[in-house]
Amino acid sequence: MTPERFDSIKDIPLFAKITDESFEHLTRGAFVQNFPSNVEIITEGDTADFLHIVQSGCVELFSTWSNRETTMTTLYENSTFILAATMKDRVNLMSARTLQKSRIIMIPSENVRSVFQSDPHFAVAIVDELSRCYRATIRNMKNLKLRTSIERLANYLLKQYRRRGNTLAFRLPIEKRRLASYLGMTPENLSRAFTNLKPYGVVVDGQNITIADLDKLIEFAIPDDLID
Amino acid sequence: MTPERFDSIKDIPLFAKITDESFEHLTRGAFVQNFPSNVEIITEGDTADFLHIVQSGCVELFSTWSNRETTMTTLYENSTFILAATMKDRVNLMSARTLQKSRIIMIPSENVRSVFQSDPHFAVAIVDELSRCYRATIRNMKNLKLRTSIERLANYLLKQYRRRGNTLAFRLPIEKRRLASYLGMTPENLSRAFTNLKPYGVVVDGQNITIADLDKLIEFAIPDDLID
DNA sequence: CATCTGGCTTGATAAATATCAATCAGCGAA
DNA sequence: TTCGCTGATTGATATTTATCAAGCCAGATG
Repeated sequence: MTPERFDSIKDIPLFAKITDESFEHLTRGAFVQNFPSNVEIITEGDTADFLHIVQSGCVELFSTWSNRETTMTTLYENSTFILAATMKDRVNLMSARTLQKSRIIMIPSENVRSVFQSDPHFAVAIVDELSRCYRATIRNMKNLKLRTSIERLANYLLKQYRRRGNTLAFRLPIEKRRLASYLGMTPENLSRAFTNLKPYGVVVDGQNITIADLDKLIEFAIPDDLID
Repeated sequence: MTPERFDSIKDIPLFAKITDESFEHLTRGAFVQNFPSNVEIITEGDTADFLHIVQSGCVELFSTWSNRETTMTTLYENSTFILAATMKDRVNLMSARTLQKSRIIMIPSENVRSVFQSDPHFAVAIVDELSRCYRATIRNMKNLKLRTSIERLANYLLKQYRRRGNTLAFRLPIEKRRLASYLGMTPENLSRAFTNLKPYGVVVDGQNITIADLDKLIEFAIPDDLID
């Protein structure tokens, strides 16, 4: 008897191909928790006792040092986090907080490690997910080191456009101040960056963005398959 | 009969615990190649047909975009690279060039993937290595986003000090212009950053660095277990 | 309905970082 | 040895980005 409340995780590539036995083993001791918005659910430096999965809602991974804070990435439904720390049984390098009311599945790290050993399909999926996260981070770092803040914003907008199936008008998925932190700038400079993109056909109305001249924006942003 | 020329890779954690059979399988079709200094051995965008291992020498991973270039990391002997792209059978996100005369072992990606399936010990080692690389990249990104260039340099020097078993005088392992790129600044600003660290007891003579006042440097740099 | 609040924007200024130009130092080749 | 090259340094300047200080605005709250 598999607990149905975990069934949704089978939609996630990481768990798609595992056997019923592995699934049963994984979810033993696992639980689902509802969090309100703006709650810190993981603190960097703590040990990674659970692999986390965003079932619904939105979670921000962030880090702090010496009174400064930066957003590392933002996760939406069906994303996993803390996988690397889980596999190595190490402390988390990032903190996590909810940005909306969120449902989080938590699977004991020990279960993940032991099913990794017993189920080759799951092992492949783990490596796939780890590689994916690693490569996403490399892209992120290239973006940060090779582009100016305005270029990063331009490419961020183009990525949103693509992710929504080439929609020219969309809503920013997160607050601007968090987007600023993710893109490595201050909220003030994000405002000015938007102003700078006006000549390239970017129209901003609160959280609503319209790309009025796609070609012009692309010409400015120079998106790249190896970064974006 | 295992080809002895590959024996040294057994010193690398990734290959330490594998069976003779796996080893034989892995090294079938593998080869060792000697490169002079300053040769591009991998170009970003190319498919990852081989897992690479630095047997001796030094390799820089770098990326380019729109006529700009940045050093992502520098690898020394017994490091592997292109592991994530190898496992996912994807294109490389970074280029690689030798910084010294180097010996590189190249193992066909297909072999790596198939031994991953057949040898659970190797599978664990792969996940360990991937997690390690991923976490190192996260640390790198935190360093870049949370610290100023002078703070990054200060912490880089402290890391060198630690890596050499707490030696206060050492030689920079790479040219300053490459260090500058790795730390996300221009060579000119690296020079000025060194000057800025003089009051904290950092003495520079060409590639030779001496930390004359460790406590003062630590007080300025605020090294952090979750970054450095 | 008025008020309050937090996030956003804008302008002025400061700090950090890059660029450009010139010079210097070390090193290998002729 | 001298020449020529490359990388490092330094100064002057420009650009980028951050900080500080108002003010604005929409949504939540009483």
